[in-house]
Amino acid sequence: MPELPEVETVRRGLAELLLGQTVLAIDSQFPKSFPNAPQDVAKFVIGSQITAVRRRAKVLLIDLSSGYSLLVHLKMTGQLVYRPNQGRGFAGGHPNDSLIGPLPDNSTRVNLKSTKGNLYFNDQRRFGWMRLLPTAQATDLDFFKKIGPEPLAADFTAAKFKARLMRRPGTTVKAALLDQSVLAGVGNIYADEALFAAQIHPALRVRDVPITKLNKLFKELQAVLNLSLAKGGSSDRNYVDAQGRKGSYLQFAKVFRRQNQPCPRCGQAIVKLRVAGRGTHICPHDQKLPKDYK
DNA sequence: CACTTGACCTGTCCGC
DNA sequence: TGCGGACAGGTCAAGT
Repeated sequence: MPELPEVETVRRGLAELLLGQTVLAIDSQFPKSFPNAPQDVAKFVIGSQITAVRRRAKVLLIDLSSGYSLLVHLKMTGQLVYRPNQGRGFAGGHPNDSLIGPLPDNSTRVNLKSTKGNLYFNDQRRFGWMRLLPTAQATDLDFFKKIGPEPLAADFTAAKFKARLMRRPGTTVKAALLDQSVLAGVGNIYADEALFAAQIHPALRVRDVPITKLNKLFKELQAVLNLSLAKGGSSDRNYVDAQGRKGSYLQFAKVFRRQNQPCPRCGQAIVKLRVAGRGTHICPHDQKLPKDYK
């Protein structure tokens, strides 16, 4: 599931691969994946140069010299994979790490042809989307208006983190971490990992988490996000980077998808439960709720 | 209003 | 082997 580290990894790859290229064609047969594809495309996409690749929350923005941007949300199974012309099939020399074969395949929703290759937007479950918007209006999307701060921004402090979480005092700390209006970019994997590292039970309400624990959670959240960035993200099932390579963070995950395995801290078996409607992984010894907690 | 749950999709896995 | 159903989770709409 693309969360902040995965989307940022894709962004870095695309920036390296696409910047300065000219778009030759863009094609999509999937109105749901690319709702406003039809007529604007020729005018504002074809013939324009790719001038920047940005990220806000879990959304990628591909800026074009026409003054328009392509926005992409990968949701759960989206991929943005670039293939150079006449390579040996895989860019970057890591064919053994690639999750995916020849493209386009049956999950390809949009194909953007550029001077030196093709960018494929694949999305098995079709939850993701691509949109064309004027660059100046891109961040006016309702989606962006309510999104919280970037957790790895230089000016994002422990004090701000606590203040953001405290916007939702009565909800569970896990639900607050997942709430994109509280904080941008955190999804199920890093919420579980950060809560484990800070030794906080995910079903504890925000107002019941001690301040010292919130401070620790801030540090640990940044730590797991940074570690994942260093490992190229988490490839649970579908996720690959801009060159089709898997990320290796899950090898380093302590609890996510590790139910029945020993806790690396205390040895007790990791348990999977349901919190905030999501599969949730904890160490039952290190992450406890008070007795009779409701 | 604050918060939780269900819908959107489709591939995969599990049990019969 | 085949089949039905549960499951995966980011976000928004609908429900409590």
